[in-house]
Amino acid sequence: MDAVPLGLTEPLDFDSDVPVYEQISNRIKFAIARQAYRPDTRLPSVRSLARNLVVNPNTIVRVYRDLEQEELIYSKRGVGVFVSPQADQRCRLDRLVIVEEKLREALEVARRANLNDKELEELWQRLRLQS
Amino acid sequence: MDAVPLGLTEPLDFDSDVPVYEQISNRIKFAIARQAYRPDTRLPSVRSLARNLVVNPNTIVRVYRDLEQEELIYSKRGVGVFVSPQADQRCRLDRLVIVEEKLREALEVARRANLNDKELEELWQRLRLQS
DNA sequence: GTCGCTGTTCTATAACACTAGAACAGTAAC
DNA sequence: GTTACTGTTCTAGTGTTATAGAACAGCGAC
Repeated sequence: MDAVPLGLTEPLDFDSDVPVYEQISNRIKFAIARQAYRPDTRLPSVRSLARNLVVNPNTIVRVYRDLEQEELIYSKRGVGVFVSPQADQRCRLDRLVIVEEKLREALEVARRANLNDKELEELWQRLRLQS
Repeated sequence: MDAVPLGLTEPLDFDSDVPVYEQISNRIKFAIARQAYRPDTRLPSVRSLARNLVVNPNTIVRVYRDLEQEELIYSKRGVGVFVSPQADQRCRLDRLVIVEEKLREALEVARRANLNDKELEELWQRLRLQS
């Protein structure tokens, strides 16, 4: 029984510079933020999520360990891992920080590339409409 | 004599997920694009650029090797490395592709984060005004 | 020729991300 | 008890990025 819902299992980008464990971590935070997983409900097991993402279980272990260190989840050996109380609020904050960081990086590159305001705004609007 | 001008020597971001050699490579492309280095003029030597960027010479070797493979530069042993003819045109194209790629990544994360149009646009405008 | 610069090519080392596989331990259902 | 899941911990190996250091070869000025 491993129906892992809600966009957690879309294929990862293994060619990305962003480490796989970070992509997974972000997805879980985003899922908690939109309350796809409510406080005190179970997240997918280490092995089932690893299977669904076609990733080594150890990678999921690392993700869950990190999230537990941030106190966003807690785990019960033999039972599963669960969303912490108030995790949703903190994930909603994290969510903005994560997107902001990516946008900052893009803007920094644009600045270095010497794009002027008009070029940048045109590019932005074009890409926005595509997605 | 190693006055390397024109933003090639600003400190790198060693904490970035983007590899150092890629950051350097992009900077050189941007510099060529804005004709800070004209076709058939010399780029900084391997060792001087390495010194200025506080990076191992082998890292610069890799950057120059990659750029030469793209035929954006050519090297003369014992003399230096030089900008290829028409490299500036191709770098101006590359420049847009590089920025577009970063913006796409940011938009993809924003989509996953479930940001709505209003939140995204507000964030964008806020960050734009900061820089 | 020497000297001092150029690019080029090695090997070795280390850190990090990720895989592979095994083993151990706790829980729940039967 | 057994079975089948849970999380946890460990060792080993791979590929990539980057550093460190040495050596070789070409060019130009003296």
